[in-house]
Amino acid sequence: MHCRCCKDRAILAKKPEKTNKDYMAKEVTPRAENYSQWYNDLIVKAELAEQSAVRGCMVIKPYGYAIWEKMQRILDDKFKATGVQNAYFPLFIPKSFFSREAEHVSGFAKECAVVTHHRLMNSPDGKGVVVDPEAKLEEELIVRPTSETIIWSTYKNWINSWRDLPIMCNQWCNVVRWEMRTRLFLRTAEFLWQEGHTAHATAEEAIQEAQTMVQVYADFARNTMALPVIVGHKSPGERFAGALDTLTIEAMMQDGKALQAGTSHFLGQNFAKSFDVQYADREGKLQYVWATSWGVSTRLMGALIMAHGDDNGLVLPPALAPIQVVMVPIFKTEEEHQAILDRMYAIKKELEALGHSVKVDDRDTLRPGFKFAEWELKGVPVRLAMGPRDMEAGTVEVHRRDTLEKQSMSVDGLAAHIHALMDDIQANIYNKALSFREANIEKCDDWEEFKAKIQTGKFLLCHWDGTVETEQKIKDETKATIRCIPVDSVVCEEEGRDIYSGKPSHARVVFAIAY
RNA sequence: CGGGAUGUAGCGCAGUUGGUUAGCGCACUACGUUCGGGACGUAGGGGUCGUCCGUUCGAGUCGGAUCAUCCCGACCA
Repeated sequence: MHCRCCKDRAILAKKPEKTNKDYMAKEVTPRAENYSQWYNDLIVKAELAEQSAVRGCMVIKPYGYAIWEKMQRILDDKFKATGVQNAYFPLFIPKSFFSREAEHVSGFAKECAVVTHHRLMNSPDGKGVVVDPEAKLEEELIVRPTSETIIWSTYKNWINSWRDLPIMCNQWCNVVRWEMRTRLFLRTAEFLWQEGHTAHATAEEAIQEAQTMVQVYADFARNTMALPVIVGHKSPGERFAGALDTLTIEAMMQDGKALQAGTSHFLGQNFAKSFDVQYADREGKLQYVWATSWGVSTRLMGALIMAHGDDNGLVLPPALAPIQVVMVPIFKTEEEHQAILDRMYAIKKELEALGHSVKVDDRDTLRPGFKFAEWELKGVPVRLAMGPRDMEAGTVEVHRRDTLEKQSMSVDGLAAHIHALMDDIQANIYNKALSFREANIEKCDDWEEFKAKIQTGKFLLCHWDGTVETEQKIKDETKATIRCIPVDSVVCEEEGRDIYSGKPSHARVVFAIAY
């Protein structure tokens, strides 16, 4: 798909025909007519990531990785505050481990990368290398698609007594799922994530842990990513393979589709029984432990892009922006440049003292207009521009990325103003996403209306009879799935009749087309 | 694995019924003029036309095979 008239695949806003005065805050929603292309284009142009030579895999570039690192750091602190510790388990899992938990197998045993040999040799025909047929493994190793099995086989050795519980470990790692169709950040063959795995003495404690973690995710999404999410339970049909209950945070993207941004599972005793993990309780009786697992991935990067980006590029909430303030000097001569830079470095120091990350764009090979466009593309929340006129007047031009508004203001008191502006931008980005969601979520009680509306990118709150059959039929007919049975944000417990089957229902659930 | 499409410079693309030395835009290099919203001029560098086989006096162009990639399904955070 490319545009024949402009010979360019780019769909992000082009250099405007007329510049300067025509530039102003404008309607900033991604081009709905080709959201996917907008998304891919943005990722490449903002230098977040690119397709790798390996099919379905992704290269995360330094700028994109800096955002991911910031996410990691903030999440990691939250985990540790709940008593979780970090650990690391092997990449390779013996094939037999997968045979132990029946449901888990059916959910995960497919689409995995398998290691069958352990050595290469020079090709007999002298061209390159081939797999040494002599080096076949006794038992194949699976590249982890998730680590439940290897972790539970390890926990068995760690747990003997009630005194050993709870065990709460998290690992930051990569996992591999050999997906047929991939999309940058949203679904790649290999992705980065964190997975927490906990073992508890009682079901209540494990259920509590699963709830605590989904709230950690919700808090992170809302307050750090500025992403309004709905917390809820997955329907049995959408649950994680092997879980008794799956809690999720669901976000709405700007095309109205849903994105599952994080999950927390109550695994019951399934894994404990499969891997024979028992402890002696206070009476000395052997009991199986209760388990949870929870994770978020680089998919959060996709959510960030799709929820906030606009036609000018990425929009980063200040809490996640690797660069929060960029300063662009406008100059003609080298003396001017130096004088402006001196003043900018002074401001930079002030802002850094307030805890902000600041970049002075002192490249003398690029024109200011190019830099403006580039930093907007990269989503830097605030831009300060300063030229000869400002030098004379003691002012600076302050531009905010979320609204594209700019205003001239005095250098005096600038740092304090920027400091406050950060919170303002963070809140504004959240509120904008929230009002978008509110504008695109509604109750629906008519099946024909459902079929029409669900395709236009809406979250529909509908009654559901609680059966897998109905859920599946709706999915087959419309591609829509139950995103969650909400526990906050949009809870509506009321009597009604199932949208499809007409059977009685006690509460509405969230239906949407999902990524 | 089913259905559709595409492989020509780092990227995006032209290339007519087969015909001489394969082009264009962006990017890149050098110099100059510019610099308050994606600059412009001049001069340069860069290609076994995915691969193999065939048809032909002659193949980027026609035929076959093969490999790879992308899109639509099945699978999925």
